[in-house]
Amino acid sequence: MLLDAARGVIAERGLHATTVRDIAAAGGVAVGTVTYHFSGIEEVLAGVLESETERYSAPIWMRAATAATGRDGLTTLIDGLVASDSRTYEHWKLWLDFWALAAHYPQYSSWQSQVYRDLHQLTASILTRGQLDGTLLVPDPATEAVRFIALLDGLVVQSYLPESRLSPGAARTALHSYVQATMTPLA
Amino acid sequence: MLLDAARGVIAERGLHATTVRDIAAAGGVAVGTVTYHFSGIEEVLAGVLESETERYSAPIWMRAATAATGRDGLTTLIDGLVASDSRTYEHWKLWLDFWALAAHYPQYSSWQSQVYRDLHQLTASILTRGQLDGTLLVPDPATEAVRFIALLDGLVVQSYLPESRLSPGAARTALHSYVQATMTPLA
Amino acid sequence: MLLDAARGVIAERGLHATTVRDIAAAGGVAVGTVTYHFSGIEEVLAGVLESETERYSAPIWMRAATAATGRDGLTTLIDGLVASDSRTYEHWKLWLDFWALAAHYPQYSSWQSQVYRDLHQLTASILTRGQLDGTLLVPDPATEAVRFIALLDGLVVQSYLPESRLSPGAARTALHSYVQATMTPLA
Amino acid sequence: MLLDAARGVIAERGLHATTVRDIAAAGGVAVGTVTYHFSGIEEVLAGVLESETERYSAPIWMRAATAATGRDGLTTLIDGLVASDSRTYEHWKLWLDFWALAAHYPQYSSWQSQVYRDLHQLTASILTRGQLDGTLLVPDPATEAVRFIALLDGLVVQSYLPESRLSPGAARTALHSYVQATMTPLA
DNA sequence: GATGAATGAGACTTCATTCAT
DNA sequence: AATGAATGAAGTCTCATTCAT
Repeated sequence: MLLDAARGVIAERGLHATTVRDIAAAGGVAVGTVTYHFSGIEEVLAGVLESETERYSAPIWMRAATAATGRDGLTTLIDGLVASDSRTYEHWKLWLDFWALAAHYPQYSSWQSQVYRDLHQLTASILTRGQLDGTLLVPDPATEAVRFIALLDGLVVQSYLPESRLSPGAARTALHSYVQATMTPLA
Repeated sequence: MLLDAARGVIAERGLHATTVRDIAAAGGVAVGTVTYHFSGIEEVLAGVLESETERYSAPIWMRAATAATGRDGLTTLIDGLVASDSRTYEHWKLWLDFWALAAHYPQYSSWQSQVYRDLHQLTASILTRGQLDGTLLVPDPATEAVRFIALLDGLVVQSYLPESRLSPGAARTALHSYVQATMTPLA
Repeated sequence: MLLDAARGVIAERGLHATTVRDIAAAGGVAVGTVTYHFSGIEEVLAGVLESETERYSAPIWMRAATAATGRDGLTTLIDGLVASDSRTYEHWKLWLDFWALAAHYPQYSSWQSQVYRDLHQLTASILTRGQLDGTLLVPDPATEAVRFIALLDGLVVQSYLPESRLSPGAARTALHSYVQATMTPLA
Repeated sequence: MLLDAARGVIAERGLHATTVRDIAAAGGVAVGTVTYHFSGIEEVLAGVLESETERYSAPIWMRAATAATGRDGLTTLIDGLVASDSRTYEHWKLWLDFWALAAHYPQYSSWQSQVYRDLHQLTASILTRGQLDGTLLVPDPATEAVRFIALLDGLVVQSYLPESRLSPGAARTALHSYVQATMTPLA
């Protein structure tokens, strides 16, 4: 699939350094083929983002939402989104480019707003489950959801870089210990 | 100064959409003047980042470090770094581009690592002061510093966008309430 | 063909004064078309030189090598390489630029070395034929080949200039008389 | 002297790759100083050529013209003009650039014509001396002068290149043996 | 549907030259 | 006399897009 090829190229060298030629080469097709299927490079990016959400993020959120307990859901989220494998590196490098883009172009920032609204809701519902099933102590799930997602994003920024001082593993530990320290119900 | 002009242009339209011509026009000089003073567009960006750190971030950190109490320091940091004025919007838009760049190019990521090492140390020392002067309750300042900076960055990602659902003001509130909820000493 | 157009332009105004724009204009194509087919202006020059060797020089050497006698071969060489037509002017103006280039850049000088090794061998074999068929008196063909080629090149330097004092016709005469004076077998 | 610096730079990297900045740097002066003393880069080149003729070539020709015999004069010429030292390499690299320039621009070719007219006369007078003092056998000095200079130039073309197959020493030998073979008086 | 040669706008960069100091 | 910051013209090259095959 061309979108897979495009995702790999963009993750590797960055959005602003990716050309139609690169994508065509990565997909093993001619230059004209790319512009035949996509109206422009903008559409390629939109397709990549959509595909990425659907194929990378959605399954993880699905697993988290259907975990046995709220606490298990959080664990699934942390271990899934902050994994150490190369696919996750690709995901976050792509996402960082997307953040930068959203800071400058309204069409991307409005989509980002929608994405984060969904993420906050999903997170809040997991936290609420934990509160209900007794595995988490979360008085205000909505506020905590924003806080948790922000913490995760903020750790990601420092973890998925070349030669980072903070590894994804350390980021996971930081998240788990945050959950342990602030959301553990009294015995 | 050319760097100021460059900063404004990059913040406005994004790094990948900024050309030497744009910078020259913003600075009111000829195109050749830009490349006379800077070896290339890479050097312009490096200069902008350095100047930004020195002229925007450093004063805020200085004020925070010299605040009356640790708690005041944190407040200064939050209100300074997550302000609602346009200068702060410029700052964070620039920074988001820099994050994206660092994800793909080692020379930027290594600089980012240094920057964050410094930020963590500064934050930890503020937290330690708070612990000592009794205005904060922070058993493990080093861990909390990483957590606090990550939370701040993660909120920033969602706040400084066009038409964001989460305003900088809301982000400040979230940070203050986080400090209140997790670091307030028992009376 | 673009190479033909390039050759004409370079011969007319000199290599260092020839731009991609000039070549494109001469070939009746867009500037981008030139850089689409050639990786850079260096490759254009390499192509021109190769094409020139193949299409201008090679046929003359072929005729000389297959002439009836060794003496006829030399005559063919002289009349062919030191002709008075405009195509030959183009050839030598191009070649002078190439000499100058070879003096400064190893990649061209090594090619020039190969070219001259071939020319020396071809000339020596023609001289040897003349010695064998009795039309030439050449005790040491290898030495005489270097001498003959040098004499030809040295005359060329002065002949193919604007308003030269020594015309190509005079250069031909000088070469024929040199052959007559130094290589004619005793009756 | 700026002209010396310019000569060195042009010889090293070629005329078409030499900039005013290079010359200024080589001379240890500011860019403006070069254009202050010379109206343009054309004038620099003219100055270099004039200086080169006066300071490098003229002394050799002077020595040759005042040698004990005509034969000694020729020897002096060969050993002087086809020397193996780096100064001679510089001279010929400069000269090759000049040849190429003369092929395209009348103002240089007319000067070249004058130079060669002088060289032919000087050579012819040396040959005539040899004929008169019995050290050379030259029935037609004018014709032989053109021939000799051409042979020298033709050998030079192949000798003063990076990694040439024909060293300056071999070129000298070729010239000496040519003189020996064709101009030695019968005992 | 797929191709890739051709395009032309525009990017970065170089550079000789000017001129106020 | 000497400087070097500033200029703008011109160079090479990149690249998304078009279109005939």
